[in-house]
Amino acid sequence: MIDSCSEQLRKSDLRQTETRRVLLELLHRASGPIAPPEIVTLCHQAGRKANKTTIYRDLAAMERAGILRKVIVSDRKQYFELTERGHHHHFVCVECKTVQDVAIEDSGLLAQAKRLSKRLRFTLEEHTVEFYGRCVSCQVK
Amino acid sequence: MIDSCSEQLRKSDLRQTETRRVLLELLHRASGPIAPPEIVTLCHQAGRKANKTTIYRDLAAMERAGILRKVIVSDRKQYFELTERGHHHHFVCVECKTVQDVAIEDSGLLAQAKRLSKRLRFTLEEHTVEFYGRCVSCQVK
DNA sequence: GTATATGCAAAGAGTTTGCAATTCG
DNA sequence: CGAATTGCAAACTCTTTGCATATAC
Repeated sequence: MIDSCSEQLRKSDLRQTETRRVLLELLHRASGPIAPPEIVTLCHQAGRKANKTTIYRDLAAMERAGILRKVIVSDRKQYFELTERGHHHHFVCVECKTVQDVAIEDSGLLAQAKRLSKRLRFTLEEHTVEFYGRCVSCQVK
Repeated sequence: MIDSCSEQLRKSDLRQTETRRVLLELLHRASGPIAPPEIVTLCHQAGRKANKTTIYRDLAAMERAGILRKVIVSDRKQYFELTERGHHHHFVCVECKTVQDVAIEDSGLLAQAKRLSKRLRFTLEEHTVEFYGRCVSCQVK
């Protein structure tokens, strides 16, 4: 895990810093994309008291390097996840806003999208599917 | 059109104000959801120099009344559209950020979603599908 | 040693809130 | 008239930028 982190940074000509290692570890542990404010908290909790500016810059740098992907999941926030997790979709809790990865079969969807893109003269680059509801913990309340 | 606006406001116990009429008209004319900053501009261009606070509050009031729907289309902004436009999906230009309504058949998707929600113990309330690409005008550049 | 990374303060966007003044019904 | 609506200023959150200092390689 830590190994692959160092390797990813090295390959991208990014310097090995403690903050970046912590960020990558925490994203590895996550079961879905995480938004910067929470990433900052988690990083601090992990014992790395990096400045939020640094964290934003590190996330941006690793995104540019292709290590991270900025998933723009609804509700007006940006979220980050590891690029190495292939294409998938998300389940978002409308209450606590946590996002969970889910896998669905979407070839039918894509076929339709291709037809649409021709008709509307859009170039089709990517697509997202998001489900909204309440997660277990938020249903209790 | 204007008639239906007044009617919608009346039914919701919302007072008839010039600003609300202008907002509804402009949303009727739109081919996709619009974000508040643009709504403010369009409202002013339509000759109604309402304060942005008022516009935000009017949008929220009409959303509460069920006249509008807040669509949370990616890229960290909220967008508003008329509720009377039924369920549909969106095509988002990654360049200029405009959002266009599209219709796709998504029953297969929903069936999968229901299965997933049982397994993950999420309550399934809604879902979104978004396609990303470049619109005609942005392809030229 | 040098380019890269960092912290801090400050600036920006978008959005929300408090409060006094205004307007709709 | 009374309740709903408005404008303005100020606050708030998230994110970005400038600049001097520190650090990785």
